[in-house]
Amino acid sequence: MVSSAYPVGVDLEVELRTHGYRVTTARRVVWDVLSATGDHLTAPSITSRVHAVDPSINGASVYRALTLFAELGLVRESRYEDASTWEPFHDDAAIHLVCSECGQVMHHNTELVPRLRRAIQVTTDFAPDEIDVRVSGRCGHCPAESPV
Amino acid sequence: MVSSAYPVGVDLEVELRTHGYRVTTARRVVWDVLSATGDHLTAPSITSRVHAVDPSINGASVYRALTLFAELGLVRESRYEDASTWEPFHDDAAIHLVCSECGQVMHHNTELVPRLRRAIQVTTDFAPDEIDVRVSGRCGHCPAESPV
DNA sequence: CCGCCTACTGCAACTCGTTCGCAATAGCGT
DNA sequence: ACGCTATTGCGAACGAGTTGCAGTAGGCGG
Repeated sequence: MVSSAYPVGVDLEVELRTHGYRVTTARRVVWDVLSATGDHLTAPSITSRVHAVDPSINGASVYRALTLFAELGLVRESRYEDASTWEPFHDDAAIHLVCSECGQVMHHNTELVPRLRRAIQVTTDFAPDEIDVRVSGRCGHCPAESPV
Repeated sequence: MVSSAYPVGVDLEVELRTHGYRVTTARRVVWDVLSATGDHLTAPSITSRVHAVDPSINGASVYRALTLFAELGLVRESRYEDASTWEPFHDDAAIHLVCSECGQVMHHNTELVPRLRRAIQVTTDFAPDEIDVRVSGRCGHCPAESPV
């Protein structure tokens, strides 16, 4: 189920070479970091994880790699709270549940998203492309606030 | 229909005084700019519109006003493309249709949002608070791309 | 209507995420 | 192994947003 949402089989080398890009250490490490968590990561946190693996990789290169991956459709950038986050691409039937307590971002698949797409197509003159749903709230692991 | 989505009747002065804040020129101008468009505006563009009215108002004060309005629930901040935008508050049943051609942001009310909320409550252990739906695509006024 | 108190403002310096120009480096086809 | 050039590292620059502080102006009490 999780496996269906992520491009597990994506081979970075093939993807890069197919489009005429070189396979470099920086790109490989950034990709490893991203696919290791499969979660939402801010660019700065990606950079620090990359540095943990190879401190000689410059921050600018991390940004360049992320931008390239986004162009290739390998990752998706989304602007949340106070920084933009990056995650391996998944189709937009998966919505984001953002816990305002612990900050964790979970995915949830729902049939309502494709239904929403159809509803827009039918009832408006807007031609929908990407649908991004973010829900803030409290996840199951975070206790409810006790009433004061 | 549009009028129902916006807090048309909100009186800034009352709102401020009720909460013990002063009514100042800066706050009034920022509020005027916001309610004049009722649309998504980036902080820098709000600042420049404010300057068009009164150049003596400092950028920092615009930010402070926006932050205050957000605390009072008068405006909503959302992080889109490459900057955060501000708009008069409306309930989240209204979703955002963002045209990737002309950049215009439209609102659309759909019953599917409350339904999505219920679906999350029932099928997950996540307690939803705010739901933010953004749909990118092409609006009715922008021509379809001609096939090459 | 006046004057005081202090909540705001303007300013300028600062932080921090992100980008850019350029010379050095390292993929990779031959 | 060689050479071409896409990429990198570096450092400087940029722009959004924030902050500390001294001066200004709301608004309340007289």
